[in-house]
Amino acid sequence: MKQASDRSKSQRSTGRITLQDVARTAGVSPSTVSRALRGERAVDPDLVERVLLVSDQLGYVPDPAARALASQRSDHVTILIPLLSNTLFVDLLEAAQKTLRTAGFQTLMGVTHYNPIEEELLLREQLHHRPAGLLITGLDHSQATQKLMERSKVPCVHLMDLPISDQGDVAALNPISTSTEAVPYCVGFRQTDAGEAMTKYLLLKGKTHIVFAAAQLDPRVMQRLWGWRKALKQAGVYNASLEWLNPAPSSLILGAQMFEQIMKQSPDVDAIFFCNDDLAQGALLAAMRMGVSVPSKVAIAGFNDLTGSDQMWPPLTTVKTPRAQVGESAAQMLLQLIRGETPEVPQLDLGFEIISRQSA
Amino acid sequence: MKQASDRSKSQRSTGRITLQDVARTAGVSPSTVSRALRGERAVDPDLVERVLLVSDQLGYVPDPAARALASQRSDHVTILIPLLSNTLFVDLLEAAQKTLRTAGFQTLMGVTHYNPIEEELLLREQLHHRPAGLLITGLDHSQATQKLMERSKVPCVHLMDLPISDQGDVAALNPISTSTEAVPYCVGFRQTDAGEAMTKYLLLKGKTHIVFAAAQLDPRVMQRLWGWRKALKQAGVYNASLEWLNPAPSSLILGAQMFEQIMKQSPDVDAIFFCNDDLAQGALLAAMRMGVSVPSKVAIAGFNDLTGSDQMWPPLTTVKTPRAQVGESAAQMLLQLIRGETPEVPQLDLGFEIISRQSA
DNA sequence: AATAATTCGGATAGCGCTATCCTAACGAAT
DNA sequence: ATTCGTTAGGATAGCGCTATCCGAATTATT
Repeated sequence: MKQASDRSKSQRSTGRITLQDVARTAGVSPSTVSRALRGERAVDPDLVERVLLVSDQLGYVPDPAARALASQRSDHVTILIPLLSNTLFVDLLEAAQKTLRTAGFQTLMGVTHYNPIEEELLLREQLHHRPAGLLITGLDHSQATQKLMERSKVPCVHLMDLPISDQGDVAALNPISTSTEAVPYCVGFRQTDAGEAMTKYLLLKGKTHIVFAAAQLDPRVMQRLWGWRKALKQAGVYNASLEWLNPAPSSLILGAQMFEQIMKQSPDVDAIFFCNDDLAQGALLAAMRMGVSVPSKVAIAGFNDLTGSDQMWPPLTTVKTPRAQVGESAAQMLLQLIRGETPEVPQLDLGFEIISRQSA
Repeated sequence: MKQASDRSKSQRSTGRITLQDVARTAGVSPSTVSRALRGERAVDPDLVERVLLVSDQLGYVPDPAARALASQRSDHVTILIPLLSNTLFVDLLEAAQKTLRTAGFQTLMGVTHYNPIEEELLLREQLHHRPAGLLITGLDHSQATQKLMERSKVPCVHLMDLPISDQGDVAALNPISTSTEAVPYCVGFRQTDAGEAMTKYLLLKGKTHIVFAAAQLDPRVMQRLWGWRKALKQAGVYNASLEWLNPAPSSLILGAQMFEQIMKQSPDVDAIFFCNDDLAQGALLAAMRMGVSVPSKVAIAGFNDLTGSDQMWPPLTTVKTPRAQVGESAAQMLLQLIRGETPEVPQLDLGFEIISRQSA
């Protein structure tokens, strides 16, 4: 009799070991187990220890679904990146995921393909899952996307970009309208400054006909373009025909093609600054095939310091960007926001570094 | 009065629009809404339409957590891959994710770093979330991992590998003990055959001193090694000193280093078959720096046909592997298993292709 | 000493959905 | 006409947890 009723009470239809089971065998209430396991409120240390011991013995594992339903929040963090074919974003993803996993969060990845519609769709889908937080690439989002983010109240950190700081010449060049609402949290570096710095480096090397060759033309690429323009104008050698902008996705092949075209149409060019290393690598390989000597005939510079850039011949001069650190720091900042804390630095600038190699 | 009671009934503390709300305004029971929305059982088409209309008007979105709790299954699929730094796995991931998303599933990624302990840990973590399915790279897993998979009863498809087919010489060489239990579901190609095919291709080109240069040494690399051995032995030119095996992770730099060492220690080698394209690419770049002419002095072949292999100079001869198709087909097979169907081909061989370029 | 304030454990009502059981209605079969 | 099976909708009990409210015990305050 007694046994039967005991069994019926302890035996869930699913056979899962529940918090109730732990509570019963530990001789405490479910509330206490819940609190002990989560470190919530104050619980007698002895009780905590007992609960921990029992739940370990029983092999208890909290059910995320039940927890999410009861608490109205999940242990999911969504990360939205443009592409998986650019190792830049893979590095970002991996670093963020590692940090988040350590903190007990699940990372859900969405790939937007630089498409605002896809971005909005992915965000909408993800918000239905009530993510605990959101990591999103860039500061440029459609009105609808921004509204979704704001209304959802989900903590959000933007990656790889920072709001324009000075309202001067650069802002005038900037057609992007960042949210006029609250200052967004973001971790990245000043793309414009990086573009400017590399251009100045090339100018310092005595180059005067410096092409800016870009693909994809996403907002961060455009910022590098403005930096390049700024440096050239300052040096008095700006010329609109030096801009080679191609909206196609960045790739080795495209870099090779662009290099060929540039050399054909503008033989007097003495340096090419590619907006991404894969383009620059493609150009280096094309130069080799074509017998164009780098850097004596034309210098080549890239951006991001991707895998292989140091292995090229000649090794590629480029801008090293802190993508892994961006992923980690952004995740860390997001964790703070999730915990309800306020990050001391809402806009974290991790800087960049000019890597001087033989190609320029 | 009536209003007040109505409001209290319709107003959940969370403010969320629930299935109940839809049921009430559509004038049907919650059961009917649930069934109509999921296409479960037979429901009057008119009612289905009404429910769909109402839920659309109210902007109803099912709560995944509640659904998971009630139904004891989630819309998560876990995919476990060794690395994110090898584009091979990124391609796999992207293809699988795309297919799964289309079917309404969330993809959760885990990176094992080729570490059985990490793999087991990740699997354990993921199983707590009651995933609807599991995609896992390779057929080689620790005892504990296999037990976990079996006991969890979660549908599982293995990627990039197939069980050894013939019990002859290859099986004798094979130290891996694949599960003796039920035949696993898997999508991939015969790594051994691919290794053999490329070796035979090199033999056909008149090469006699063919090195097999490998890194990482994961099970699939080892299978390629067996294929290479088989071909060389058959041709009577096998020599253990032609095996260059390095357990370090595969990379461009390592490929360059291995190439230098091989050329220094064995100047009579006339071909090198690298187990992965990144090694081969690194070797090509090293050859260029060293002034070693490829393929006249030494032929170079790779594996996987990764990005850039066609852009190298000389372009890299390699084995093209159907990784995107593997990802997609595996996801499709998993979806079948999740639906309770039985795939007609439990082991799907998607083949491979020798890509003949100038490097060999 | 009496009262107020605080601390910490327990009881319990949901969170939003699905699965199960039940019932009414209808047609087919005897 | 009676019985039986079948179909399609409704009622409701959980799924496993957290949040909230309560109350007893302890400590602080006057």
